[in-house]
Amino acid sequence: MSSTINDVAKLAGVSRQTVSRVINNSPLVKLETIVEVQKAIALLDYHPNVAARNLAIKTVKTVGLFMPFDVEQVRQNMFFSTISAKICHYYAKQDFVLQLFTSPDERNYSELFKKLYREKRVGGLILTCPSVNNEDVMELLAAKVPFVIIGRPGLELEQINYVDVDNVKAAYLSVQRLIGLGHRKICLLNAPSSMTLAVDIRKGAEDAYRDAGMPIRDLSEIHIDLTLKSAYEATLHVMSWEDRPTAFVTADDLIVLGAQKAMDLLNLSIPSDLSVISVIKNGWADLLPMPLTYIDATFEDLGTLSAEYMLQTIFEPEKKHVMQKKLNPELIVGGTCARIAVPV
Amino acid sequence: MSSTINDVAKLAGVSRQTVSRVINNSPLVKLETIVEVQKAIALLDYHPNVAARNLAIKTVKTVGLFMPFDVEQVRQNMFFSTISAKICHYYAKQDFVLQLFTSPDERNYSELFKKLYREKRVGGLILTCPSVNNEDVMELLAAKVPFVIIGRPGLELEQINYVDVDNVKAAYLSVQRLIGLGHRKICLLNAPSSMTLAVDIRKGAEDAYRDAGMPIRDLSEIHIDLTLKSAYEATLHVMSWEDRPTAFVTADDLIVLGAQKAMDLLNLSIPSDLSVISVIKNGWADLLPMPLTYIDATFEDLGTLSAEYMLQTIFEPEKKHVMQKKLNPELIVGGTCARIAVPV
DNA sequence: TTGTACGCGTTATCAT
DNA sequence: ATGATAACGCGTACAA
Repeated sequence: MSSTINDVAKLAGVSRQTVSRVINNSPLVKLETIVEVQKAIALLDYHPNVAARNLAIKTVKTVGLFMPFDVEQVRQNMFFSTISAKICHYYAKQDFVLQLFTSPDERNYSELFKKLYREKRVGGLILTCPSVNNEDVMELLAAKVPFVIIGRPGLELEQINYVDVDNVKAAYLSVQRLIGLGHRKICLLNAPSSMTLAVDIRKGAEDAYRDAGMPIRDLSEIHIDLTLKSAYEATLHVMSWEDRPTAFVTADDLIVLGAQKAMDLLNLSIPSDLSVISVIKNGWADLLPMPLTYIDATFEDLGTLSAEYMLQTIFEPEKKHVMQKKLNPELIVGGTCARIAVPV
Repeated sequence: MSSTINDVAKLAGVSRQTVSRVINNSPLVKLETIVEVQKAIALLDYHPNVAARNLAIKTVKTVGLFMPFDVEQVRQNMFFSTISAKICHYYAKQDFVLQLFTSPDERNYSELFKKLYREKRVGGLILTCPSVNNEDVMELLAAKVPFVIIGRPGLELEQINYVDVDNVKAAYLSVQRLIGLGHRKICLLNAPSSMTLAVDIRKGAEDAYRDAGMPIRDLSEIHIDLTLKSAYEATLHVMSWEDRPTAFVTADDLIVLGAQKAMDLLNLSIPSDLSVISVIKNGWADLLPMPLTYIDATFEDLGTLSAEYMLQTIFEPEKKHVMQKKLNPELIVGGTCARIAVPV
């Protein structure tokens, strides 16, 4: 049986309240008693019971991270581990703890989340975007469950805290760059249309076309799974068009790999026959024969920032300031883009 | 303020003990009262406070997963996410919860683990191998902290519960295969020598040589970081040897990618100029132009099995049966190996 | 089948 | 600066 605060109190010859004060660094304890108590604590190898503490203070220093990914999606694994590790690191310093939830087959997410919060298992939840639809979000708001979303939520409400990469801007920068290099026919190898990412990329690309005074019809788009195979096949398909594009904007660097593989087969090459910019870089780019031109906005920041927002939400339920941030993306010029002769 | 068991009892017109019984599915409650109580529960949106419950039953249905990886090591990200997702899925069904710990800068691991257990934050710990040295393990045993190790621990004691892939056998199978194909000079592109993985691969390879009656000196070995770059450079180096090997056994399929890149540069090709077998497959192999010949032993199983062992350890502290398992690896023949002419 | 009384280990309140 | 007493919300004997 492990020792309790009473044992320590007895051994130190003080009341258990005093021991509690020492544990919680209360300033109003005499130095001698502190020493005495700490001696007893060390001697008994005493550790405060968190369940009892939580019960008494009616709070938990625990945050739940929900990621609905199934294990197969290799691409998302990078996202998964990067985010969770970052949050974990952040919370380690704050004496908070991260709980992981990934059940992909759960039906009613908001019920689950409300349950976790009401049971006082978690003080709040960090949700990755694909896991929550608009109804869930509304329910969580109504139930006053503290939560932060990673990724852009479907609805744009001021009460919704989220962190995301500004993918509209990312796509804008990409297309702008390509236009600047003389490209006219650009194809988006975009994510599945169900993802807000895809919507954002589309929007940014169109904006860039518009601002450049170019016709939107020159901007083509294909939605594909974010897998090597899909990218490979899509590239073969697109490059067979009569009026084929001279540049790709991809939703992921894994797609670039697939495209490159297809280009190899076609005896074409990047960047001389096709320029490519990726809106997200996940680490696959290292496998390319040349440095990738891409938009930089690291997942790490999403993790840390969401962790911060979470604590703020927990500590100040009646928040005064908006906690919504789209991380600013930046173009990193590699070697996958080339200037193209502008037809006169 | 959220409702308590007392509120439910009052509303349902029963004692709170009865409510407790209903919550815990006790068989000795009249059906009517069950219905009545559940109505009250639903009405009040009542959720039992886990802190109070934990305090009362003096247990936690929580398992800690410790992975000391820093975020940069892309290769380990696959491991990380696969394992944690699998454990999470498994525990979701058991009403257990997974807590994540990854602090890479922590000094005294065993102190941390003991603390987590003593504070009753976790009921037990799943540790990934690089995180624990022998002293830590001994301390945990002494402190009776329930734990399971993923990966082979340094010491082989019966009280240590662990799950691992039988990497000795994996390497044995690989080398045996290559020898069967006529290869004599084989080089291990092995993991850093500090990893037990590297030791195991070496051992398995030597065993295979010995069993085939071949001289160990024909077996060469290079320890490299498990990165693309290291693999690339190591391959260039090895292939420049006068007496260069005709086959590689690699610790990871990422290494195969690096090797392939190097072979491209040298205008050599796999498998005609070099046969390759990988002892671990992580998902990189999809990027190869041909199917990989590799040893199959999936991480998923490690996750699930460790989760199982953990529960057994928690529920039966005085365990009777040994919980040590090395998953049986299997050779999957792809297209990265070729028969070689045996010099007469 | 249901209710009563008490304990779990800690913090908070109010004295002293 | 310290201590007594009462919560905190739930489970478990034991009694009815």
